[in-house]
Amino acid sequence: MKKPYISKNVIQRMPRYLRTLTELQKEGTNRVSSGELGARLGLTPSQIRQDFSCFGGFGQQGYGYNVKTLRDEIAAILGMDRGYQMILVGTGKIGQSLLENFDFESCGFKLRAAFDIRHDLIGEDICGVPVLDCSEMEDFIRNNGIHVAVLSTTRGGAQRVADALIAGGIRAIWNFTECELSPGESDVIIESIHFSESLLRLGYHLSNGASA
Amino acid sequence: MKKPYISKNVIQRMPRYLRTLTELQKEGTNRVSSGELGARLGLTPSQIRQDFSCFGGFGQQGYGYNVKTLRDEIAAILGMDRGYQMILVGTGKIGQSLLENFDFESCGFKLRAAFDIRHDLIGEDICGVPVLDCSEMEDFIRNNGIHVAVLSTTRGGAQRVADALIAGGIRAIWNFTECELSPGESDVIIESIHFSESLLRLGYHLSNGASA
DNA sequence: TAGATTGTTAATCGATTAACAATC
DNA sequence: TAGATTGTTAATCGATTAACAATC
Repeated sequence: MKKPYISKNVIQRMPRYLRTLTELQKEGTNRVSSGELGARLGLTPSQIRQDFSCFGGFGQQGYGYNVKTLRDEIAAILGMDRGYQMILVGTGKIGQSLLENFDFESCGFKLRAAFDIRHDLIGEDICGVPVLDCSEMEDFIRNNGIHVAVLSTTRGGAQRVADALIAGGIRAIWNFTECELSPGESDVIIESIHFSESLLRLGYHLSNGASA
Repeated sequence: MKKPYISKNVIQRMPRYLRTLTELQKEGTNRVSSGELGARLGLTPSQIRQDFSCFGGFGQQGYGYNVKTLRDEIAAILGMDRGYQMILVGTGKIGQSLLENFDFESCGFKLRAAFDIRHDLIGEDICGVPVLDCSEMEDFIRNNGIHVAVLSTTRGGAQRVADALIAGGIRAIWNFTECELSPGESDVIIESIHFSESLLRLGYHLSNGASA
């Protein structure tokens, strides 16, 4: 009911606001102004007020923003309070790294199971997450109301796995493969982390920077 | 000599152009128009021509673009032909995953060594890359003309390691830690991959999407 | 109350799209 | 030549910044 279209740039900034507010909260700060927040993030106070007003505005004139309230509002906008259920597909190095190091909980996601085709891993637990056989994947999604799949398989069958996830009724894919996944006819949400694009941008800045 | 300021959005799109052109090349296509390229990438032909004209324009009227020529030009813009030298710091799961799966070569980077503090790994080779002791890091950067460091340590000492890298004279850091690194007084280039920001964006789309 | 700071409207700036002459 | 498609200029659109009345 609150969507008069939010621009990509605003959405891009929301997680950064969240991070900063979480920091402020840890530091014990109760109150923050758009000016202070802007200084921390390298943004103008105007932009910050504009961004927040997209969602209705969370501040108080003459005072600023209550750190906790603002953080909670942004967390809600990002869906962190919805308890989204996740699975992870592909327990290679990158998958294991996520299982061991990434704090899904603090993003509000619940990782329920991992899937692989390698029989030596199936049946094991990695950091409390059971590794199951890929053949059970579609049923697991359906039976457990899974919303999101982390796709961390090797390049090879990425689209094929994605198709199976979509067939199982997944609503979003967090894609760590270098493949450009296609949603096909579905309206699945695909959020990709493309390592090579990031590295090539770095290369651009290195080649064309101030001292280049 | 070719920098009348290129916008962030254009730089963001360059690696995607490269990827598509590489695909076209593999498919054996010699020629492509801005219209065809646009259709593949979901961009308007106008935008593509504008983007390329930032760098001088690489096409030919009535014909379009030669796939190989265009790809090579973009590769050069992204610095892929410069043979940038790299090290990787932190050979945990994410570091190992990069060593084993990421194709540094195809991005034009040369990975020379990895560093860790864990003595059981030091002296080993991972995929042909020697693992050295962190204490040798600064000297190694200086003695081998290293341009870029992949930072894949655990959260804890990330900024401290970054400071050491900067002290050693590194020119760019590819940051995989969740930390917001500070360049301090240096003009080091920092390109970060923040997993949680990506996942939270996914959460936003899931909570506010069409069917939400 | 006086001071501070919001939310919002208006102004500016930049990026995308459209149009078209140039030309292969 | 006629058709196609570029590079570029102009028009539009959207995002950021500035300004300010509202108000805590």
